[in-house]
Amino acid sequence: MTQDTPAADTTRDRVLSTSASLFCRYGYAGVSMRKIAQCCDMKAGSLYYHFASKDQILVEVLNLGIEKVHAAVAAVLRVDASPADRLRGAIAAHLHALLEYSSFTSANVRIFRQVPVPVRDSTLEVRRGYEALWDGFLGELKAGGHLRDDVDIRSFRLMLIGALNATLEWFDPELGDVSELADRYADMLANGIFAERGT
Amino acid sequence: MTQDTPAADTTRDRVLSTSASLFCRYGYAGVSMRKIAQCCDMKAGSLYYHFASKDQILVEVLNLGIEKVHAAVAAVLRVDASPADRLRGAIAAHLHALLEYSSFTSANVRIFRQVPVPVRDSTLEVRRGYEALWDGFLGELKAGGHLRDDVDIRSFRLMLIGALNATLEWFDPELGDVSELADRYADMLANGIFAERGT
DNA sequence: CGTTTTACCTAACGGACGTTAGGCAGGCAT
DNA sequence: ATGCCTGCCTAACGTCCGTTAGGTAAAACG
Repeated sequence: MTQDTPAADTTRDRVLSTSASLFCRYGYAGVSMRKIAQCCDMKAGSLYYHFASKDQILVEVLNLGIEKVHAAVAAVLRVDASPADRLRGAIAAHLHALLEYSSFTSANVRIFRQVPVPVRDSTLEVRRGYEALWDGFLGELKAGGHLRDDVDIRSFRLMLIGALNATLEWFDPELGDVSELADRYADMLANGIFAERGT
Repeated sequence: MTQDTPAADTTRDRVLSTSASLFCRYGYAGVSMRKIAQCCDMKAGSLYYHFASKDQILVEVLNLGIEKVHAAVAAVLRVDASPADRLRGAIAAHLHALLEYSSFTSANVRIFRQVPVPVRDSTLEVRRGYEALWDGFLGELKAGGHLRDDVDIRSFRLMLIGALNATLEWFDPELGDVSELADRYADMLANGIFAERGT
C-alpha cells in the first residue's frame, strides 16, 4: 500500500509526495488523513506531528507544484537559443514537470479549483509568478518581431498552458515520449495546422 | 441555498442539474447526498426515490455532459461552410456548451478522472463518440487538403479539446464574450502564432 | 368514494471523517 | 544516570457520510 512517487528521504517529504499523488488521483475531498498515513506506513494521528492540518499539507503541495514547474521552465529560458527552440524547450520543461518528475504539479492542475477558497488564495501569488515568467518570455518574442502582431500574449499564454496541462488527462509517459509530444505541440502552436494561412 | 443552473421543471432534472454544478465546483467526493438534497429543497432520503445511488446520479451527469456538447458541435458541423468557418463554429459550439449552457459538460471535464473506475468506464463509450465526431471532421479537412500534411489528427484533436476544456479554469462568461474567445482560439490554432512559418 | 401510486418525509444504521489528548520508546546532551 | 526532545502510537471526540426502512399526505384512477 506504500504508494509514493520519487525519492523522498525524510518522512515529511514522503508525506507531501504521497499526498500529491493521492490528491491528483482522488481529488481534495476524496483523500483522507487516514489514507495518506496508510500510504506512508503511519497512523493518521502521527501526521499532526509534521503538519497542523490537512489544509496545510494541501497548501504545501499546491505551492510545490508551481514552484517545481517554474524552476524547470525558468532554467530552460535562461539559455540562449532561437525563438522556436526556446518555445520548444519551455514547453518540454513544463510537460516533463507535469507528467514525469513528480505529482506536485499535476496535483495542482487537477485540484486547484476544488480546494477551499482560503487555501486557493494562499497559493495565488506563486501562481502569478509562473504566469509572469511566461508573459515575460512571450513579450520578448513579440518585441523581437517573432510573433504575429495580432496575437494577444495573455490569450495565447492561457491557451498554451491550458493545452499543456490538459495532456494530464490522456498522456501516459510510459507509453509515449514527452519530448516528442512537446515538439509536436510547439510546432502546431507556432505554425498552425492549416495548409495555408488565411483569415 | 437553492443553487441550480438553468430551467429544470421536473424534480429529477433539477437534481441532475444541481448535482452537475456541485460536482463541478467541489469534486466527486466533495459533494454529499445531503448537500445535493439541500440545494434542491429536499431531504437526502428523498433522492433515492429518483436515483438508486450517488453513483447513478454521477453517471447520468457525466453522460449528459458529453451528449450536450456532442449535439451542439454536431449541429454546427452539419451546415456547409468554409474550413475556417466550420472550425470556428465547432470551437464556438464546444465553448458555449462548456462555459454557458449548463454545468453538465464542465462537470464531466472537471471530475472525469477522479471518479470511481466502474463509473468512468460506463461513460467511455459516449466519450469516444464525441472524439470520433471531431476526428471525422478533421479527417474531412485533411482529405480536402486544408490541413498541413504533417499534422496528426489525433494529436491535434487532443490538443484542441484540451485547450478548449482548459478555458474552464479561467474564463468567466459574465466578463468575456465566448464567441470572441472562440474566434481567437480558432485563429491561433489554424494559423499559429509565429510571424513567419518555419521548422 | 375507496384504492393505488406518486413524491416526499423522519429516523436510524454502521462506518469514515478531521482532529486532539495523552502515552511511550529511543536518542541526545548534560 | 538523568532528563529532555523527537517521532511515532492509541483511543477517543463529535460530525458527517451513503443508504435504508417505514410512514404520510396528496394526487390519480377505478
